[in-house]
Amino acid sequence: MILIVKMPPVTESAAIEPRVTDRLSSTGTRYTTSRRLVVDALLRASGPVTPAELHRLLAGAVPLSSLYRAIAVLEEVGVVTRTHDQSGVGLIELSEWLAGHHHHLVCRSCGEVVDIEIPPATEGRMRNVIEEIAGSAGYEVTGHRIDIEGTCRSCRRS
Amino acid sequence: MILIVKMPPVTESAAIEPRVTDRLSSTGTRYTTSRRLVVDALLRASGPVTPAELHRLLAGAVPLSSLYRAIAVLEEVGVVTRTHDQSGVGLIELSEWLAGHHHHLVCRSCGEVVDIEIPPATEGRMRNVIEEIAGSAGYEVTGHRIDIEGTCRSCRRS
DNA sequence: TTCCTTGCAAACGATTTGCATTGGA
DNA sequence: TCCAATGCAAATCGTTTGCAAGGAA
Repeated sequence: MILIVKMPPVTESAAIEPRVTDRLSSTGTRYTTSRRLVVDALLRASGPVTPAELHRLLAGAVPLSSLYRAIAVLEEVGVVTRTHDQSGVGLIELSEWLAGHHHHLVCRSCGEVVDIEIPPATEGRMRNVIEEIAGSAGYEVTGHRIDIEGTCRSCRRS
Repeated sequence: MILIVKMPPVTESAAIEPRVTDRLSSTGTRYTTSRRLVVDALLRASGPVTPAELHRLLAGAVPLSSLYRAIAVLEEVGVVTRTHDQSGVGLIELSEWLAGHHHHLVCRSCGEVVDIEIPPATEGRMRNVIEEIAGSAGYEVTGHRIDIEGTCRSCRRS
């Protein structure tokens, strides 16, 4: 049996392009070919990807150093977000305002990361608790990340 | 006014030492001076620390390369856990079975990471939801991490 | 033209490792 | 004693950067 992983609302390329263009132009940077390729690839991915994977996904069309620069610019203007995998390697994904609020399912064995959503009701309760705890620690909350760690089906089989 | 950050149950050194010793000896490794120093320093910390900070905390008593090796061994036997800060640098902390289940408050501005606890009731609800979502994605859950991102008081001031 | 962007190669910084030496059970 | 652990220096690897060439407004 095949189970479908609940995915974040996938905004299609056509819909996000103008939003990214706006964001870039408002900061005096251009939506160049390589940057567009990065955004398109991330839109197709089912979770965050490393710069190396991105390089491979783009069939080497963009050299690694340029890829890193494209990512840096996109991150600076808030289009993409960078996290890190278990070994500290960078993981790139579209920011929440483009990809929607979601969390990650991480396989401790193979390192695979999959996007997931948590029911709004639970999210809401979490947000309240988070706000309260962080507030009492003197923090102003800007967001939260939940990583569910486990073993994926294929790793469990072997 | 001073607010107290809710801390995870701090098990004192005397109580965890034997547990660490057990864990190490059961794997044929020794509880050496440098490893003991690392564990003691982590016990005193209010959150995860980088190898470099650990090096400084120990006043250089343990060279960085040896520190990395001590951390690697302690991680292998499950005594410490390694995560990463915003820039990908390693963050070391005692594992949950020693430090207690907790989460992190991360300042996006200065990078400070503070341990926090979430009310058991909320944790319980979260765990149920997590179990269900991960399960339907074919994952066997082994744990979860919540990072609350925000701005700490002193960063907000400046 | 005038900047911004790109590509290559070199530089960086955190982490790891080879090897000879030291130290703990 | 004897093998694991250590310390130093050199090697790795992901990531960043200097600089000259290319490209869009």
